[in-house]
Amino acid sequence: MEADTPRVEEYLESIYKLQQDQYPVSTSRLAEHLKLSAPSVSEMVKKLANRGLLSHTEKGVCLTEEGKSIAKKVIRRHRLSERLLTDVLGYRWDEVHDEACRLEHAISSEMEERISESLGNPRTCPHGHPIPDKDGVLVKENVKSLSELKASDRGIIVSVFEEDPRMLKYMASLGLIPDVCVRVEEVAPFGGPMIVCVSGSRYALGREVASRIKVK
Amino acid sequence: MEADTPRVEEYLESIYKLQQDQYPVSTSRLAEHLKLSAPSVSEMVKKLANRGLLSHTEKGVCLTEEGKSIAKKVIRRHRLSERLLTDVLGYRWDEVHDEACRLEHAISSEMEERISESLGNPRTCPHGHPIPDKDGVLVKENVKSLSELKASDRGIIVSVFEEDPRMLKYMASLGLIPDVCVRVEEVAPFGGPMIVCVSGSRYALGREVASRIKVK
DNA sequence: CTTCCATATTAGGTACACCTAACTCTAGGT
DNA sequence: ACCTAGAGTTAGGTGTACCTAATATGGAAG
Repeated sequence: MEADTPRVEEYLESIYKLQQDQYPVSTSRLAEHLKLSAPSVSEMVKKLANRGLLSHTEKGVCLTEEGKSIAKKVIRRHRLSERLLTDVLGYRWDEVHDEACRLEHAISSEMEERISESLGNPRTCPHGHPIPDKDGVLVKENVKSLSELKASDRGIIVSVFEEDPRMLKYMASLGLIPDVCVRVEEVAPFGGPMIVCVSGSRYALGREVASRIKVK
Repeated sequence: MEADTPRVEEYLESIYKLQQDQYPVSTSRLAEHLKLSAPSVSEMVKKLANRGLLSHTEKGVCLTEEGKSIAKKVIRRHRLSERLLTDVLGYRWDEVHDEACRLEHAISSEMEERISESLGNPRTCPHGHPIPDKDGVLVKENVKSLSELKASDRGIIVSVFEEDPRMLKYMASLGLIPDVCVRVEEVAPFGGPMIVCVSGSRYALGREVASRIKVK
């Protein structure tokens, strides 16, 4: 079960992430996320099903226990890598995603454990997402989207879901970072922007962006 | 010139290492080092020559300036990874080689610089080999093999050339580590073993092993 | 009930890096 | 001079993961 190719790991990781939003994951969404053509994904999914890593029904793909377990291992390595990059190498949290995407496939179980220990077994990545423990146990995030809040609601930002580096940089520049308080000042109707207040400053935020920010 | 595939990087790195011993590197030695068949290497060498990374004559292959430059970058990343593993994550120096072999292909220029800075720009890897600087300048090692010493000669171990983890572990267990003093007590004739003294203890060393240890 | 659109798959093909088996070439030994 | 060993290449073939173009399928809207 140990030691898979980067490609296999990438597929499983993407499926795991996507299935949070949409349970059986459609192959088209998967293709979009992986930036591959639909037939390529269709074919690969068949292979992964043969290896017992996922099941494929008409509604979409679902990871098996083994598939989930590998996916969580990769996510653990990704998030630990991010912590290493910020805590040891001085990266900012909006700079670490791409680097971690490569590192997650190059790290052994041994190194994974050593990173975790060296950093005091951190429970979250720099974006606030929980790090699965070494047995694959992953604390569920009990949070909602910033976009679900109404005017005058307050929240503490817990995590930021985003992979596009420019978007992350933008969020960071607004101070939309984990552990910070936000207050919603105004919510424009018809999906219009919301005005939020972060540490004294006001910002207009598109709902798309706000839905990517999780609060508690 | 930046951003090559792991395979290309592995070929260039192997050629760079081998050319220290044997100048134009024969494709058979390269195949042996990479653990690939001779025809596979022959074919790949042709492709690398087309990309201008090496030249291929009857005598063997020679890296071009560009090929050398990439090879040194990979070696820099390998050795910096090794230092990160020992200095930050607490690995022993005989445990880091394989891990670094994977990391060296996953590290960006940015991360390379950050590792170097965070560790105070180390000049050598944990095995004592010099780390090329960021412009690819590599200090030449002015050393000789332990096996060249005669009875009653002394030396300071500077570096250990070896990739086999069992051999590295064996050397480490004898205390044959960089910065340690050795004294040759006796040299058996006809390529027989040599008896060396390391911090008070005596060990019999095969000449093969001794030739892998560099002293000053 | 049929048309149409989105989603998904099949068919057929490419690039890449590897393999074994067979051939060539060159240098040494007798 | 010839035969042979070693090194290296050519020929032919495999597996993997990708692609585009064409085809099938399954709901919602007319």
